[in-house]
Amino acid sequence: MNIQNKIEQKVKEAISHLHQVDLAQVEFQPTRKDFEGDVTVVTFPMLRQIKTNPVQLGNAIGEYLVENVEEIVSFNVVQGFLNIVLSNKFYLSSFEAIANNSDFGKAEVNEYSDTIMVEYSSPNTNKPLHLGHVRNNLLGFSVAEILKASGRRVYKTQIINDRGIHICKSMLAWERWGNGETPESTGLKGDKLVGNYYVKFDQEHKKEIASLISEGKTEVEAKAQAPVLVAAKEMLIKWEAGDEEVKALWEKMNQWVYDGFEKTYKTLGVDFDKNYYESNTYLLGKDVVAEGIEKGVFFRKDDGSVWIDLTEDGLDEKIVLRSDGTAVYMTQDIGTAIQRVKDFAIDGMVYTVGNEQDYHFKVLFLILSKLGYEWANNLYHLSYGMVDLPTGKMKSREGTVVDADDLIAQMTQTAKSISEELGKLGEYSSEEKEELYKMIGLGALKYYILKVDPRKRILFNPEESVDFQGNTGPFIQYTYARIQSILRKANLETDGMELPQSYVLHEKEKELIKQLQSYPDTIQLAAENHSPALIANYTYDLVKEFNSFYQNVTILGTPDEAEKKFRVQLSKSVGDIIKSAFGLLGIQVPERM
RNA sequence: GGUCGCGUAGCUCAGUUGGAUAGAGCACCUGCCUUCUAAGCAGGCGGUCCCAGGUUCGAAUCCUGGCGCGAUCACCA
Repeated sequence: MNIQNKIEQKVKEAISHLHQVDLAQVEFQPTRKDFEGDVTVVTFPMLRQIKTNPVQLGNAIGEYLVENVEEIVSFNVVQGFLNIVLSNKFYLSSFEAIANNSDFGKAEVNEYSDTIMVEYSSPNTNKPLHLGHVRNNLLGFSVAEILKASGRRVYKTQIINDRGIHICKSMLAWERWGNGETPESTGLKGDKLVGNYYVKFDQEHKKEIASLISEGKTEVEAKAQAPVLVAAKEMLIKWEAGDEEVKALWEKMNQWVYDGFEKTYKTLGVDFDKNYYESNTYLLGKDVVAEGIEKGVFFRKDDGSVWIDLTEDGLDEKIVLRSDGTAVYMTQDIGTAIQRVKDFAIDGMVYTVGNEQDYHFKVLFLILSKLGYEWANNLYHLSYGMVDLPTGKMKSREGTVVDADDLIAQMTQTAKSISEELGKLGEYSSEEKEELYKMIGLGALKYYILKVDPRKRILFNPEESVDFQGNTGPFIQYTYARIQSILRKANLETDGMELPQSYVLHEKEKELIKQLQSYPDTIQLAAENHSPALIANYTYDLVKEFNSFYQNVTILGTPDEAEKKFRVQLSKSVGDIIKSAFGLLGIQVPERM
């Protein structure tokens, strides 16, 4: 039983003893730094049931607790706050348990664990990944790791949007103006090559629009009638009809893109257990719509289109099947969700998709629930804010994007120049150095993005570089490296504690142990809230606390061997938790830097 | 216009069952490297928690109404 539960029980006992009142619950909070104590019981709420003044009540409870709870050594009362001081012995044994558990903080998966599928990334195949995708990937990957650590079974997936007019545009442009270029012939990454033709298409399209307008057409007419667009649409129709030539081109160019994505995913350090392809799933869901009509969930309009009426739920009518019988996005998503539950026996799903699709997912979940699927209650839209530039939205067609690969390279370069300036890596080979620069650059980028609440919009200014000091990834990595340096120098066995029970903990040591203790709760909270930001902030607090300890308390310099060993063990545990927590964020930590 | 999200220091952000004097980083200013890695530590400066009401012993947090920013409301995805 954890200490808070124990105290809660004893407080209830005290109140029932002293005032013959049963408390429903006891309110706790960590004691603020400006007061003496470790945990605080807030007694204000009790005054509703007990007519007395808060100071008297606090004192009475405090005395009872000191008498009856061995871990409590003293207390003080400030108004309605009962500040409780816990014994050193309690902290030491608590720390011992932490130090001896290599998986501290993580809940185990067992037969009762839920299985959750996390969908993220889900790119279109007509252009390379940009900063917006980076946020999506980092969030999705991290939330999957956090869910695992919280005791769920997790499958990671992405649905690749490999069909449609967008890829036909790239295909058409390549066919017309590509001169047979390939990734091999140009040395370009495949996704970049295909993306270039998407831009090329847009340029040609714009030229044609301009000339049509000069011939007297309206803008709307010009856009729709421009010959390149008409040709791209024809290509899509051929694709849907299974035209072999078009399919072959489609397969070839998609493969280039996949090879390119694979490289980016690898550098980003994200992965998937299963890929779904829209070319396989875009017809799914139609039969479900038919069933839904029978159940009365959907209705058919005179023109043959099928709708759902959500006005009673405060939403609008939404189409689920076109009048020509073809599937819309919603149809596919209904079908795909059901397919996934069949494939993996999952209990729930997390969709990592930008907040521009909030409405879509609200409707999707509502529909699945109306269709009677129980797991519909376990669907979660991990909705995140857009990443905007100072100049506005990123647009691939217009080339105003921060390319993922370029950004990573740039971050790595910054890490390199800072490292070289500091010059602490004497004995590292150049390969080791390059690895490290990448680790730090990525650490800075990932932390920068993940420390922000997912719902919030991020304004990214490429002119101002991402920081490497203060509340940043590299600062935390640096602290980890410092700890490893101590461990190397200490060269001690870290098993078993030799500290006498009478040892009085330094204030900083105590704060560190407290911070370590809250790791398991932090993981659970982060999982419930689908928020890597909570892990990032936790880690930062831990690291700040450690650096303060490090610079105010001597670790290896202390003459007392038992004390030295304890401090080394404490440092090691902090390092382990940093590594574990950063693992949940998908950030690696270095031995030196 | 309807719906949803956001609004906290000059800037970027914490602040999650409503609790004590609202916290960090960056920037700016002071100190600290012959001693465990100064990508650090110790301190200073900096606040109309968007505004106005309400609920409460107590509100940045909950409710109502405004204001501002963003998203969305397609037989697009």
